[in-house]
Amino acid sequence: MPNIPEADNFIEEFIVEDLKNGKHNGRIHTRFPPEPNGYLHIGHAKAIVINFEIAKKYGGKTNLRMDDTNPTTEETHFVTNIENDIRWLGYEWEGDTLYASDYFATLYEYGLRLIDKGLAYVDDSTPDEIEAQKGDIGIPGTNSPYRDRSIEENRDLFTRMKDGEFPDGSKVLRAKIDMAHPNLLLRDPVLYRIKHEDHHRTGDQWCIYPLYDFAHGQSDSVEGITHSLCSLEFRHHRDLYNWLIEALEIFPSRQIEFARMNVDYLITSKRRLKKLVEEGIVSGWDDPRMGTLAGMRRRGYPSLAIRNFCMRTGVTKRENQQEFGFLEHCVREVLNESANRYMAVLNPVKLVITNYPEGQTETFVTDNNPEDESQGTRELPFSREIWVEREDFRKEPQNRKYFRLAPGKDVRLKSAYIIHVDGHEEDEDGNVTQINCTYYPNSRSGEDTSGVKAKGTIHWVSVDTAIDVEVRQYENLFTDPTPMDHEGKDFLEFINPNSLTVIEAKGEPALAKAEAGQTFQFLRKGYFTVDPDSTEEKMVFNSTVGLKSSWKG
RNA sequence: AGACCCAUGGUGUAAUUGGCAACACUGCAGAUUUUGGUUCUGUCAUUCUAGGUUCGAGUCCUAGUGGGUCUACCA
Repeated sequence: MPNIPEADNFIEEFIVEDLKNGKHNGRIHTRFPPEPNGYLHIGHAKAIVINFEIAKKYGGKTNLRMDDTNPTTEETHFVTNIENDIRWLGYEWEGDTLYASDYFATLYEYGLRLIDKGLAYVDDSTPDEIEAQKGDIGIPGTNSPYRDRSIEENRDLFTRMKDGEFPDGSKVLRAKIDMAHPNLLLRDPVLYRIKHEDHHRTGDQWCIYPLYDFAHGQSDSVEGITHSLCSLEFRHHRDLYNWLIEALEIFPSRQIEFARMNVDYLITSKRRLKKLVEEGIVSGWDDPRMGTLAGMRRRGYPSLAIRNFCMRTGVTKRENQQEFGFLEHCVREVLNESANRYMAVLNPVKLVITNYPEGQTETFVTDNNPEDESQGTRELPFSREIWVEREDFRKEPQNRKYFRLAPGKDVRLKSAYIIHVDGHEEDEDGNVTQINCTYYPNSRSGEDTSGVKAKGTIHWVSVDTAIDVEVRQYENLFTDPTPMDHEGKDFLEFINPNSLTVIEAKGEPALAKAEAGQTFQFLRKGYFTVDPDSTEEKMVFNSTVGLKSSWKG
């Protein structure tokens, strides 16, 4: 067993140990087991990254298995979306997509096997009765009156359950363990229930369906999963997971639990995500404000950034709350390298260069990305009238450290000339309607002989060639970083009413050719991604993440 | 009430398994910059508490404190 990579976390320590002991002949096999009843979110991304990265690191494989044992909630279209999201994240699973439902026949046989060993029985108790029999935390439960049925009777009944002789809820198959067990999950857990309902894959072939505890671990075994990684809340299930491995005498997969990842301002509860969609609070599962992979993709988050984020936040057994700023940092880090810089004016005000001849135009050449020369250059049309950012002008400079437009100031227009502010015009309400400047003809970008020193540089767009673009600006969906952590308050009470602002902006003409999904840095403003809602007539951009700013004006 | 899990800066993760508490993000201060971006530099901790073992404890032991999980015919 040469060169076992060094462990970076406690799960990898277990794996290294197993590898050193020659367990499973050095084979490593993990799996990602989503239930196809919703969309994947940032929390799933963490689980995906852990499972795939660990397997990759130790030369193993990772399966994708749909945990589809509940026919009432699961749908095929979720399967496709899950597959798309995982591929987008950058992972390819081993072989075909697998389904727990493919193992229904095996699972049924396992049920019989348990019965034959006297380790399971058919119970006619009602759900309420079963709950009552459970006892309570610290209080032992009581045996079901049907607990001691004979093996023959159990076999007969279980077979007839499968054959559809009994109505929903009338009978269940239960493991026969210990009604006084300190772990409530081991107090004769229900293994199979009757549901006369069509399944998205098996149709009406079955009317009994296994529960999680009698499907998940067994699927792991069938697939030869060596390390079954899941989140902390399944810790108590591990006892049952192991009990069933021994009782069934099947391949001993090993369950290891890690702490799920929570991120400020992001919801990772399928139920609540669904509520946001159904109540129309967001436009859909892929709304850019959602913590779903589909939403983050539409928002413009690169999958590399999400992967980096998931890996850097580590793997432990500790409750953790990640700062949203760290996710944004990971996004900026990738985009800084990859996004080309274009100019767009989000809140435009007209600036007239009074000594620039009317009707004259010229073009400047500018770098597409100073971080990546291979991205080349492009041309910027320039003229006497340009749009500049309203925030970049002050009627009076606030202080010595203010470097942008204000009366008497010299400011560089990015990749163009240095201009001098002469004055401005305003309406009755004092709103600036136009800024008047003169330019220094010998200050042309790259061949500046003017000797004028401009401390500030601003972005701009020529009025005659500018295109109108729609920009959707986002803030966090919630006003509180942990909207679910307030007792007695519904998370919807923390919805941020300003989470979406739609504005009309002016963009440089080259932006018209952008394609959906493409991300740009709008110089000095932030990163923006072309939304699929864009049309030939109107480009639509989503604000992905802003630029950091050390300006404390 | 019982069982199990966890505890290191504002946040998250490390610490060669007993040897000077490190890294990233954030914050603050500064340098560079035709993006107030990027880049670079500096700076921010009685390791939950109290005892104990030891030459030496974040690490081991004991007790306490705090947080989390578990009583679905959901996964």
